[in-house]
Amino acid sequence: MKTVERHKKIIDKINQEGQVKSQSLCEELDVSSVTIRKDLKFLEEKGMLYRVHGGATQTNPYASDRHLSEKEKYHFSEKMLIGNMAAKSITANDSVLIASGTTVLALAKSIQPVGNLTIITNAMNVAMELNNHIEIDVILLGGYLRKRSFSVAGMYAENILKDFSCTKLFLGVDGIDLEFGLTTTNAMEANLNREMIKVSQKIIVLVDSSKFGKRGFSRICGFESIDEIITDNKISDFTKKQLEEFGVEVTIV
Amino acid sequence: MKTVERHKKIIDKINQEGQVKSQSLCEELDVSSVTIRKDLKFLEEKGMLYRVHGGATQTNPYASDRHLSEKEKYHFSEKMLIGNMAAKSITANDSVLIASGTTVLALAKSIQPVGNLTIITNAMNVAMELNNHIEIDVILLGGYLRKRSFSVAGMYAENILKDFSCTKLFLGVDGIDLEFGLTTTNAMEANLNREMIKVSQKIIVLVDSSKFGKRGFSRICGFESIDEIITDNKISDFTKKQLEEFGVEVTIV
DNA sequence: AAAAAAACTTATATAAAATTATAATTAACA
DNA sequence: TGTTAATTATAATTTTATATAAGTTTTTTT
Repeated sequence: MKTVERHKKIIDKINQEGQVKSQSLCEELDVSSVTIRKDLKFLEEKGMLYRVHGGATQTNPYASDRHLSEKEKYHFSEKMLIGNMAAKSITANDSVLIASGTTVLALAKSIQPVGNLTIITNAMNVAMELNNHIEIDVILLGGYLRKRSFSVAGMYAENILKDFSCTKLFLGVDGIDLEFGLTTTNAMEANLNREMIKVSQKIIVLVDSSKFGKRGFSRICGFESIDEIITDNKISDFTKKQLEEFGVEVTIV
Repeated sequence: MKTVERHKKIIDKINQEGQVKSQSLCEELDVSSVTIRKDLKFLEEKGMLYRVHGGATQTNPYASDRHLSEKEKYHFSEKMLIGNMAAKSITANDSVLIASGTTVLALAKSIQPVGNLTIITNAMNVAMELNNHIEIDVILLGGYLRKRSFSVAGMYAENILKDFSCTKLFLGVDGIDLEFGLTTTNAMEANLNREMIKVSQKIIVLVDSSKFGKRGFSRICGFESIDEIITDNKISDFTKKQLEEFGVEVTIV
């Protein structure tokens, strides 16, 4: 029984954290490294994970979605903390809008629904996560699929959005600059994000500190349009003060 | 009656605890290990448990795909064969509509794009598969997410659909009955399927032979609306002839 | 670019578990 | 009651699981 249980634990961990290290598995499961590697090899053959030097990852690091999985790995723990904090702010009977991006995906993974909840999203991977919770009603926006971000954008998504009004919008961005505002890499995405802002009461931006000072290709909005930023503790005091002067609530995890 | 009782006890325990050890079964039921293993082998063949080294588990511990549902595992090889055959019929510059279901998911997994290809689908898991192919333009229909089928249905999906015209529709069904026609378990889904039929030139139904003679809750259409059925070789000669008399091309894999 | 460190692979040994063949026991039934 | 078929146990064999150790490859450091 030991083997199967160990395999289960490995899979659990990789599903939870996105990746595992051989070393830490050895310690946690109290077996030799050879055994762990054999386990990983076996599970890879079953298609349950991908081996990489030093351990294994949940998603194929060399598939065409490479950008996102690498993106996802980057600042992973910060994103999880931010996602967790954001998840806490969701209350019963909220109708929540979740945009696409790696940080909001972390939010989707952290959501533990309390009572009824309706969530609208343009991100397929977010919807996939939410599919696990029977208590959450999910509305998936439609339209052209953007491969890199696993999300849709375009007029079809915007049209559907027009029929809804949401209590909260969780927005992820690619860049956040004190002068230029919030940006993303894609114009269609930026446009959709603006529509999302229009139909939402409270706008909460989830962004890890590495994005500060960066500018993506396409501007979404300025700071006057948003209500709160949740970020990690590597943000500078100066930036925090500036944001607060813009009237934005800053939550640090 | 001893044997049957022992089997019952084993099943009880595995349902209660999720797994059993051969060793402890030997002690608790006071029989030799050979007997327990024979029991487990028998019960595995009946599909009541999965054997693993050291005992048995209730659910397959290595469901190869994280999102591979129990439904999908059923008649897996037939579905893959059907999906493969369907994939071959897709040619360059096709605009393809793919409905939801486990059999069409097998199609999505088999697609090897030749030239440009546009695919519209209401199934998130199909879109997820197609996301791996950079050459395929994917349009994901939007709307209410149906958790069990990983797909959307409803007016938003239907509205988007109205803007398109497709060369082929690949349709999966839950039941196919010579008198009653094609059926699915959900009324919204059936409605969407009818809209899909309207905007498509050639309707190809993918269905494994186990679905013949079954009726789902909601009728999609009769045989006059479809052009081809791809199924496996367990279909009866009688059924095949009947279908051909209805004017449906029958392809057997 | 070389050296060092970390991670990986392979081979071998050992113990636990599974299988197989055969024998013993039990149940069924004419 | 005696014969047959089914069930279970015993013992020998094979397979599986894991650790150790030696040798490779990859990554990091210098």
